[in-house]
Amino acid sequence: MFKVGLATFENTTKRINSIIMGKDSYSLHDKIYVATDCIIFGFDDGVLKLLVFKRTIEPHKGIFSLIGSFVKLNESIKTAAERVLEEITGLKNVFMEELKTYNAVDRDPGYRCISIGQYALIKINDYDKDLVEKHNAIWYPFDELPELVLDHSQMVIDALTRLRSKARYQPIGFELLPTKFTLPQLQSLYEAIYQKKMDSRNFRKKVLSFGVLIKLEEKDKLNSKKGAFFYKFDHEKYEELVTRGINFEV
Amino acid sequence: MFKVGLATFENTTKRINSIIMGKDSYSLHDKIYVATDCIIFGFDDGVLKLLVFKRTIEPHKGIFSLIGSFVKLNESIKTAAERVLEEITGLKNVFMEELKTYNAVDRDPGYRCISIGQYALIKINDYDKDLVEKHNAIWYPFDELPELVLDHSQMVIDALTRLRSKARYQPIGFELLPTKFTLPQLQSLYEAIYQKKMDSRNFRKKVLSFGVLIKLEEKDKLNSKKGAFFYKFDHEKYEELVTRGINFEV
DNA sequence: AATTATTAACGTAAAAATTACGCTTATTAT
DNA sequence: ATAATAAGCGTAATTTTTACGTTAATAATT
Repeated sequence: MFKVGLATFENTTKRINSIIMGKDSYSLHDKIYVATDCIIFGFDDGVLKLLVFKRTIEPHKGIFSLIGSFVKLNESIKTAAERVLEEITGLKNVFMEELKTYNAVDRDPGYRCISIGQYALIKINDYDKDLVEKHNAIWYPFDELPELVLDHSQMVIDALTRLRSKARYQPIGFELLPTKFTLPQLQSLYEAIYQKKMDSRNFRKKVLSFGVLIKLEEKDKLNSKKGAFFYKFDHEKYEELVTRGINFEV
Repeated sequence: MFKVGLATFENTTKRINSIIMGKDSYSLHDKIYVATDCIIFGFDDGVLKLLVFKRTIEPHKGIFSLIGSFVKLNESIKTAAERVLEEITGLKNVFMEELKTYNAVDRDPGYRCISIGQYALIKINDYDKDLVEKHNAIWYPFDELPELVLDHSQMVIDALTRLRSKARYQPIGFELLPTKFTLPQLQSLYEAIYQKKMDSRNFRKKVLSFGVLIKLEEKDKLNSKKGAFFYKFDHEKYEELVTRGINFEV
């Protein structure tokens, strides 16, 4: 791989900085800060929720905000997001995907800062409740969300749009459910995501036709008299079908 | 909107920098540079092409690369991309959309730099040929692309994947064609994007069923004996249908 | 001047997928 | 015992997609 010597590096850096600032000298504040913010989805008993937290320090003290962090020099953006996510929920290995960058010149007053939004889907019963509480984080139902700081409300809107289009052709819904779930639960998740009622008979037919669900012996007796069979997601089968190019449109 | 005073700003900056670097003092090179690279698509007589250029300065002199730039402090990422795009093709108001960020810690040797990939679709006969030539830029057919610098080859792969999934449900194909185009031309574009032959009768039926094409009097006599009618895209009708929530899956 | 080759354009039947809706079943509460 | 409730299975009607036959317009060829 190409490697620049120190002298060349000095020159290159100067040239880059002159491009960025339109001049050769620059002050310490002449830089673009890089941050990431996490849009964390959870699904709780038929309701789609979002994890937000109340800021305890300036700027924007007391206002609700997404969970985020500046990106360190020696970590990737995803690593930064995983770091804060673990810090606040205790969770590792969570489904997370880049949404888009938020980079309007004046999005953050005071200094130039871009943020890369990342949305995460978590199984809402797995997180560490003490940690969440300690960080002033709260699960809010989607339709009761408070106003968020800066452009964070827009991030949430964009993330929901993405979740909707993504859930259409990839079974990422399972990331939001417990490992064992029932078909009525799965349907209520899709109904929450798309904000519309679906026909249970057609939903069941469609979902089972993909062949990525394994029916378990056990039944969930908490939510109905008859009880609904638990299913689990067949990750192997899913990977196999994806490589074969199957369409999972729900 | 919240506004920090100067003193607070100093403190905030210090705190941010200590997060980023894990220390309070930092050298001039302790920053993440923000760049953008453009994946520029064109469609030329049945062949999907990409605009790349041969670097004339270090680093990576002589190697092919996408067209890109560092993002200036007072411009958005999109503005930066539009700036280089105009510089090299002379074109303004081009269809361009964020792809994703490329941010591996070691993606660029020498300094930490993230790049936001943006893909652009241009009508290949509109660009300024002298400008392109002056910048050592060349249109390459997709299947003859040379190896590109850094992670630029990956950007191209990702952009093509995005173009494919996007063209499925949004008529962005029109961005790659001249204002007046024939149905066989449109079909050959889709065949180039998806790398597969389609049935002309079904393609025609499907595309016309959306009701966003206006048939013109004029015929294109260059490509066939019979000649094919020109069509143009009905932007108004399209917007109307989008707001009504119509699905444009091709 | 008639014939051939080429590709645009139109149409229709078969197959597949989606939608709408009826009915039975298991279980708890009354 | 019976009623109430939601799960689970099935089937007909409708819509969409796919496959493919045919005609039409024109330039090149004989």
